Formats: sequence, structure tokens, C-alpha cells
Amino acid sequence: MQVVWFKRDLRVQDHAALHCAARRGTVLPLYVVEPELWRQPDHSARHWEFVAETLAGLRQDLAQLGQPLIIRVGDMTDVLNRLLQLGCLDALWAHEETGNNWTFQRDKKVIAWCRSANVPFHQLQNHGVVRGLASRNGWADNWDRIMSRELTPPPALCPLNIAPGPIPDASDLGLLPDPCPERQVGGRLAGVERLSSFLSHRGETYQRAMSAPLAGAHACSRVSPYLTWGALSMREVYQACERRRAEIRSKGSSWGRSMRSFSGRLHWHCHFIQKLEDEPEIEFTEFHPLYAGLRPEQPDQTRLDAWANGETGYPFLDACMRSLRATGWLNFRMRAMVMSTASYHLWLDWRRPGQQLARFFTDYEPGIHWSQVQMQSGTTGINVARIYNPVKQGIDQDPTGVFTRRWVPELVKIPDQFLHEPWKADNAAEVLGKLYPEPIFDHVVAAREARDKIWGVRKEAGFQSRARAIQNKHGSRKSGIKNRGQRKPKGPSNQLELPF
DNA sequence: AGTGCAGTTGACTTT
DNA sequence: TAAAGTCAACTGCAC
Repeated sequence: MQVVWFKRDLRVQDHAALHCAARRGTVLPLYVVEPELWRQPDHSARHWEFVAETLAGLRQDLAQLGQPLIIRVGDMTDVLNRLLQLGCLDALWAHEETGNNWTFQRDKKVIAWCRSANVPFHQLQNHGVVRGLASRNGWADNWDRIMSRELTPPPALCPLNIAPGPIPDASDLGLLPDPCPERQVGGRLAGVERLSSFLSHRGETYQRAMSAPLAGAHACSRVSPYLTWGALSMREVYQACERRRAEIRSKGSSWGRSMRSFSGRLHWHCHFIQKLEDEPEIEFTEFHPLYAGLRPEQPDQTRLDAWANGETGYPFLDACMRSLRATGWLNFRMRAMVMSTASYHLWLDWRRPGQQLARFFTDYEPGIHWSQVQMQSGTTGINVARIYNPVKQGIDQDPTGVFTRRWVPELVKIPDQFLHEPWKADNAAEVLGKLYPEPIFDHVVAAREARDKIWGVRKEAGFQSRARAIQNKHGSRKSGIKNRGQRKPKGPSNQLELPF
């Protein structure tokens, strides 16, 4: 029997492993709930609940093809042992997974197990990430080629007489309660709906609205969790986007800008995951070694908790964190800001805040996440430190205060004018330290100190040569430090310059 | 109508 | 996907 192991590719459409396995013989579609994975510090109940909903839909889709999804709970190698003893395992099929260290080690165990049991294990390429990549040269063109290939159709399956097995609850897995009342709903149907409503109407203002937390929640595609857990394939999202781009060329310019911008972000998705594929250590280790040990190894628990609970005394920052906890989502800019404040203003080592955010994001994608966490902590060596000002961001991104007031209602008595800096309000003493905390850091002083420390490292001996090596290994060939300083010289001025 | 000046804007540089 | 600083050009206004 051809066992198709579903991991973070929970769909039947454009699923190469399923398609190829079905051409070889009878397919046993399998999902293994691995309790140890779900106990990892970057995983949370909201992830599992999203996956459980997606599994229910996948089970139905597979049933339509002829054989519903089989679900088992336990270690993967134990499940494989049982299948082998039952004579149900002629070959194992899966997609290559670029996950956290736990799934990386588990995959190595599975590979070793298959080798010793003499079971062929076929791992097929997942989205645009290349395993065993020798060089980043030509990577972007290769991505375009992969994404332009035809979608793999779902195959017909032979029915088997095997108990399907229940889908466990988060509590069955011993996961801590993780209330997320406005979490996106899992399942392919919801993903397809998000994609089509984005392309047909929600996306028109994408380019303009994506950075504001309130407008962005509507104008952003929101397909990210469906891509993370594989209910949608990157290829089908990319192709739908390109079809739409061709269609809207005649329409107004905001559609054109928005779709170009969205397409660009789809390219970046795999670009970042490729970094973790090429260097799995970045989950734990600084891209640039000179940034190791810069911050205290053990983060100050009080500050970490205040940050994670949305109680720093900076209203917009706290609103973003509280919104994230309740919805499982934040727009890109606000993700960068919350990470930036943890790493710079609060000077916390990036690993623990990174794990906390991973648990909060329904769309936690390890490759994107750890690349971004390090980028917003200034430890890559190839990006200049971008330190966000939580007051300025509030004024720029939530000028009316509607978003901030929704999530920080204790500031109801603070006038609009002072919402983002409540300590300046006449009635500050009535609120601060009573209903809402005083700021736990001075953002101007903290940003300056962090900037000086980060820039100090750049001046150390050997910094630049190592940074160039990182850029060469991981950097985009279209931008980055390699091309800086090589910009085209300015063209001739339009004005005549006469020595008159 | 031209001049001086404070304040604003935008491009560019530095951290 | 930053923010702050610098500098020159520009604007509005008083005289």
C-alpha cells in the first residue's frame, strides 16, 4: 500500500505526493497527530484547533475521492511500525517539510526508519523551497517556473476497510487553554472563500490599507493560515493572483498596484522559508555570530509578561498585542513593531518573544517566522536595525484611535488628542497606574540605547566580511547590501545648465 | 513688487 | 517592513 503522509499540506488539490502515490497503487491517506510536536514551545492550541478543522474538511474531500483520511495519534515511527506489521506499507509519500527543529529531527528519524525497514520514502518538493540548494543565484526565476506549472489534479482512490480514527481535541493532547475568539476558521472551504473574496473585491485597497491594523484586517488577503497548513497550495494562490492581474489591467490603478504588491509578497513567502531550509540553526542561533549574547540570555519575566499581555503602557502597542491574542493575526507592519519593541526597547533575547509570537500567530510558518524575528531584532547582519516608534506608529496607523480604543477600553477617559501618549493628558493621574499601566520603558531613551548597541557591533572587527557571506548565502539577488552603492547614476537633468 | 524671515516640505544621509 | 537628522528649496506673510 502507498501511504501518503499528510503534514502541513492538508488538501487534495495540487498535492503531488497524493497524485504520484495514486499512480503507483492503492493509497492509504494518513495524518499522524504527534503529541510531542504539539507540546513544543512554538505550538499552541489555536494551531491545533485550526488544523483539526482543516482535517475534518480534508477527510471529507478524500472520502469524495474514494477513501477518507485515516488519523492516528502517536509517534510517527510507532505508527509506521504498526502499518508495516499489518503489511500495509509498501512505500511512504510526503512533501518535503521546512519546519522547526523538532520536525526536522523527526523527519531524520523517519528517513532512518524507512531505510532500516527497507521502505521507499518519496519526499516531493513543497511550494517553491529547494532542498539541498547550492546557491541563491537564479532562485527567483526558478520559483517563477515552479509556480507556473500546471496544478496537480486530485486522483481517484480505492476504498479501504480501515477505521478512520477520531480527531482529538486540544485538551486530549494536553494543550493549555488558548482562547482565540476571533480566530480564522480552518478548512479549505474557508481558505478558498478568503482567496476569492480578496481577489474579487477586498483586495482593491490592499496596497493602501494593509499597514493599518483595522483596515488591513479586511484589505489583506488573510490566506496565510491556509498556506501554512496547506489547505491552499502556493501554486494555486499565485496562479489565481496572476490571472487576476491580467484581468484587471484595464481597471483602475489601485487594483494594479495592489495585485503587484500581493504577488511580490507571495514571492517573499518562499524566499524566507528557504533561509530556514538552508540553515535550520536560525531557529536558535543568530544569523550573524557577533550578535550572539548581546542581550541577557534569560529574559526579564516581568517585562516579557507585560509585553505579551498587552500591558506595557503604550496604548497602540498593547492594542496590537491584545488584538493578536484574540484574533491570531496581525498585519505585517504591526508584527514587526511588536517584535521590535521586545528586542530593542525591552532588550529581551529574541528566542522567548519569538516563541510567544509563534504561539499567537494562527499562520505560524517557521521559516518566515524565525527569519523575521531575527530581522526585527537586528541579528541578521544583512539588514539595518529598524526600530519602530510605538507612539509614531499609533499616530500614523490609527489616527482616529478606533482600533486602540477597541482593545484598550480602560483609556475611555483619555481625550483623543492624547490617546497614544496618555501620560500627557490633564487627567493622566486618574487613569495611569490605576486602570492602565504607566509606560514600562521610555521609548525615546530605550530606542537610542538599543540603536547604539546594535550599531556598536557593526563597527567590530570582522563584522563586514561575515555579513557579506550571509548576504551571499541568504540574500535576495534583487535587493540587499550586495547591490547597495551600485545604483544607477542619475540621468541627465531635464533643466538646461548654462553658465549664464 | 521686492525683501527678509520663520516655518514647511522633500530628498537624502546617518544611525 | 524605521526614525531622526541635515540641508536646500519653497511658501506664506509682514513690511
